[in-house]
Amino acid sequence: MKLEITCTRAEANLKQLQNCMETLDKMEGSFQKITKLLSLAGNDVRLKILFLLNKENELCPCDLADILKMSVPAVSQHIRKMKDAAIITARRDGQTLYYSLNEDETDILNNIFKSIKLERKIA
Amino acid sequence: MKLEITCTRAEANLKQLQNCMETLDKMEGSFQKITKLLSLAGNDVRLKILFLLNKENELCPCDLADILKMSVPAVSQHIRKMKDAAIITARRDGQTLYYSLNEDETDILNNIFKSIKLERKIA
DNA sequence: TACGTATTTAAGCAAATACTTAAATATGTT
DNA sequence: AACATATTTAAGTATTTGCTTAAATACGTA
Repeated sequence: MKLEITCTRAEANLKQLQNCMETLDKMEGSFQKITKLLSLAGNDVRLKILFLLNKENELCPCDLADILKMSVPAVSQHIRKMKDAAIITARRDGQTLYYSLNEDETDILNNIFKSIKLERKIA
Repeated sequence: MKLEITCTRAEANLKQLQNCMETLDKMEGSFQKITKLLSLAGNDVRLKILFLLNKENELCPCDLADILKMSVPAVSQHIRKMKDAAIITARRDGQTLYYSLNEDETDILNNIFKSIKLERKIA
């Protein structure tokens, strides 16, 4: 790995920079995965959907549209992104699709939910 | 709070929907704050910057540009967003600005960093 | 089969994002 | 003061995002 240094100040620590680059390089995969999750959760509508699914266990797009006061297609398109990222999964009952959180993905999310509730208490 | 129901299926639980709406309403402030944090962290470059600041304690824009192989203005603009959101703060030493994580904001972030490292171990 | 409901998908568009390059600030050195 | 370095800011642009409306699927029922 070749360092292209633009920082010429005396204190610049090349070893440190090199070490950081190597660390990031090794962790590239983890960053991609976590960035994806956070970028999905980092949207007001989607964070609320995730929070609601955690709270109610499962909900259909129609319910979510009512609760969030949004159009069904708008909700559906948010759902699609999270389904594509395997954060949520669907169960069909007749015409209705019930969505719920994918258990594999709830570690970070649970911490986020905790923080939301904690924030509420503080505020 | 008036319910506008689009969901007409028999199983729809009005009490449940109403309850969800009220909960979201009460927590609006918390959602805004957490969404802001997550939307900032939900970007590959910014998540890496946050991770590096956590790892190295403080770094200057120039170092970050070298490590991330990006232009200095590009890094600076990411920094600005996080500074505006009070996630990071600056300390000046001569011409150099050293940025570090704002301690008030590290709860969720620390969990995220933990998850990144955990992900690395699993992968 | 025809119709109604639940949901998704597609097309179009306005707003937000993230970069680039160039110019402006701030600080330090000669 | 003149110049160099570190950083920010501004302007321009291509891409992405998140909605809207309309059309397509999927399932259930008369």
